[in-house]
Amino acid sequence: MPKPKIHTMEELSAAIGVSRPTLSRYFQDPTKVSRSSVERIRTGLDRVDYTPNFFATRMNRKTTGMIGVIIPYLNDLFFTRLLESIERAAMAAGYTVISQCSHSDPEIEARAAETFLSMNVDGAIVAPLGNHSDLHVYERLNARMPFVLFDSRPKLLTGVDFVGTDHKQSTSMMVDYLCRVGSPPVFLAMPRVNFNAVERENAYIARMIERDLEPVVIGTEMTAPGAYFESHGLAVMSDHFARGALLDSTVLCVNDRVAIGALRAAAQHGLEPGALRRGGLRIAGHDDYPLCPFTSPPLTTVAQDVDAIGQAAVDRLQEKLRAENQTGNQIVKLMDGVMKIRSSA
Amino acid sequence: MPKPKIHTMEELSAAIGVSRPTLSRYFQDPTKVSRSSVERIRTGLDRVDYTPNFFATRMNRKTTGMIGVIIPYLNDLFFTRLLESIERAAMAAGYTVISQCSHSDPEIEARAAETFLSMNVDGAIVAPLGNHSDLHVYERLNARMPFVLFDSRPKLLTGVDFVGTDHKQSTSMMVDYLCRVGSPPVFLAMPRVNFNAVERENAYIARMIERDLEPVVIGTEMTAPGAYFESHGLAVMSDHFARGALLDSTVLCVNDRVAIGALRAAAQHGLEPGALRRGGLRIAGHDDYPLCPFTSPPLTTVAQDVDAIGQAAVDRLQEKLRAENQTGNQIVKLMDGVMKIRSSA
DNA sequence: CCAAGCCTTTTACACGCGTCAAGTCTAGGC
DNA sequence: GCCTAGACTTGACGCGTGTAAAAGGCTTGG
Repeated sequence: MPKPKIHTMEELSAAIGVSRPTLSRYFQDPTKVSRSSVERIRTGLDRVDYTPNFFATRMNRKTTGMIGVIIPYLNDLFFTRLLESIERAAMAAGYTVISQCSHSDPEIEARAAETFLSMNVDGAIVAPLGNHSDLHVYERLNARMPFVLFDSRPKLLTGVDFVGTDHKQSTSMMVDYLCRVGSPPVFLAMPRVNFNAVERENAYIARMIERDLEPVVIGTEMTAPGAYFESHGLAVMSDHFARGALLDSTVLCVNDRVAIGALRAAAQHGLEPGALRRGGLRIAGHDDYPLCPFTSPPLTTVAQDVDAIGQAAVDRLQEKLRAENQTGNQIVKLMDGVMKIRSSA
Repeated sequence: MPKPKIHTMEELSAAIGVSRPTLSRYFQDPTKVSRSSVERIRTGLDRVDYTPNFFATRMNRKTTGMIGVIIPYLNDLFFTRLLESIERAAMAAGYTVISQCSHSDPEIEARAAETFLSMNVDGAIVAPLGNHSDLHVYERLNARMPFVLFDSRPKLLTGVDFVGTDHKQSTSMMVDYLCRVGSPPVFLAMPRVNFNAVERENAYIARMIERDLEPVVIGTEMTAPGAYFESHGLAVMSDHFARGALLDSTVLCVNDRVAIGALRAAAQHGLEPGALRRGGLRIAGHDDYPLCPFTSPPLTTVAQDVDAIGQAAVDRLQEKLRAENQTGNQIVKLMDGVMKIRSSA
């Protein structure tokens, strides 16, 4: 009952009576082979068990049809959403995506990059680790293949394409909203190892100054080695609440995960963010983490356009693939955030 | 300044004056080459930019050093934690892992399996999709290479190795705990498309009967097409609470994501699960989703031993790789769950 | 100085398929 | 019936590396 296994195209050609080069052309593009041959090959393939060798097929082609993606964490729904959107866009464009996670480790990130190089992927899309990233790795990839950074970008890196969110816009929008509806926000930040976190912090400060308000930033110190974002938010806010500080303030968190920790701290201290319409404690986040609608209270935040970012990254890669030799200028594409007003602020 | 690029081993051997076969052996295992040659190759490699071709190196080896992993969702922290633990275990064992996500689509899952076959991966570890999975895909992989299912297993599939949690144990333990500390639990289930969900539901029913209690299962009907787990939990419990039902009951949820939805429903109705020590509404979950400590109130749940599962899956794969020809018996490895008592129940 | 032994190099073939050039076959038009 | 174009086949080479066999160089011991 099991179909006979065939290992090489040579055997296949003997088995179904079509020449090997014709088979080769068929597998690459069936339309390049005559109708009658297509039929014969189709029915032949139904009768046997053959899978073209992945390595042999890619070795001699100029294009491998693969793109490599690196994300820094796997335990963060925001990055997995980004990865998902990239995978969808790439799949739709006919690519095979090889995804790797750097697990917060520059060495693993570098290894993943080397893997991409040795596999001759057609292009790479990577989200940097943060301050610990080895910029040399990005430069190396950028020099060798179409390359796009997404999500965040190292300050010191120049000439590399980038797709992400306009944090100046998104953060300003949130600051404006919070000021309009209540007291000016304090900014609950993070240790400055994350580029986006710094960008948002700076955007907050700039916007506050523009509005003639005094920016207040808390939580930049490390609360615990390797602490999750949530525990950082929880630790910082618990600390303040316990001292009777910020009890009726507006807290803009650097991201939703930190905000979830802040919400927990509030609940622990019997506070209900957003309960009073225009006063009392309010907490807001950034990113629109998938769980935001289900927190207590649901978290007001600003959504990043994840799908647009993924699509744009893949689009840009294809653009560079087609242009190949032309030294196109660096392109930086920033998407606008969108307010998601729920009840926490 | 940039090092000269070298594309083939041939060029490399000419550039540093060592024969190509010696280089080949060096890259596979430096100890198989004499001290002096190692030195020469090392210093030579420092002066040039060479990366062995991934495809060419794998084509002729009996073993590719790669293992394939498939998970059904990327937007679920539980699966990403499992993937992470598998990646760590595999990396430690010297493998390159190729991970694919089936995005809830049997076709994508099948395509990923074909990719693994064409890449001659040394083994595959996959978490099934659920009722929609094409069992034929698993049988095909199982026949061709060391293969292990993890997380959940199709009822109808036999003879395939499995590593996961003992849901009978974990669910019974939770039922016992809930009964000991308060009223017997109702079970908030899911549409029966997920094997683990069904296993837990059955384990709940069995345990309740063993205790001479009447099992009550709710939420098996689909609440909305493609609804997230959280919205399912929210919809089902909101519905009950709005009717004044289950207001002071104990609710054991099929998993934490559903429980998070249930918590939200409770909050919407002004209910505070676990507030009364031995009475009133209580909500518990399953899995120990990473956010459980940060929900309001923190969710009582039973943790799966994610690290042990990942390690066991990789171990089993290596075992089968070594045994190769021996037709080892099927192995099913079930890990115990661990109670995580927080304040929601 | 010669023989034994390890390490290396040389030489050769293999892997599975892409690709090209030249030859063969078929169908269509005259 | 012949001619031409198109589709196919045959044959050959190449990709970058693994791998095995044979031959060469070096050290070591006598």
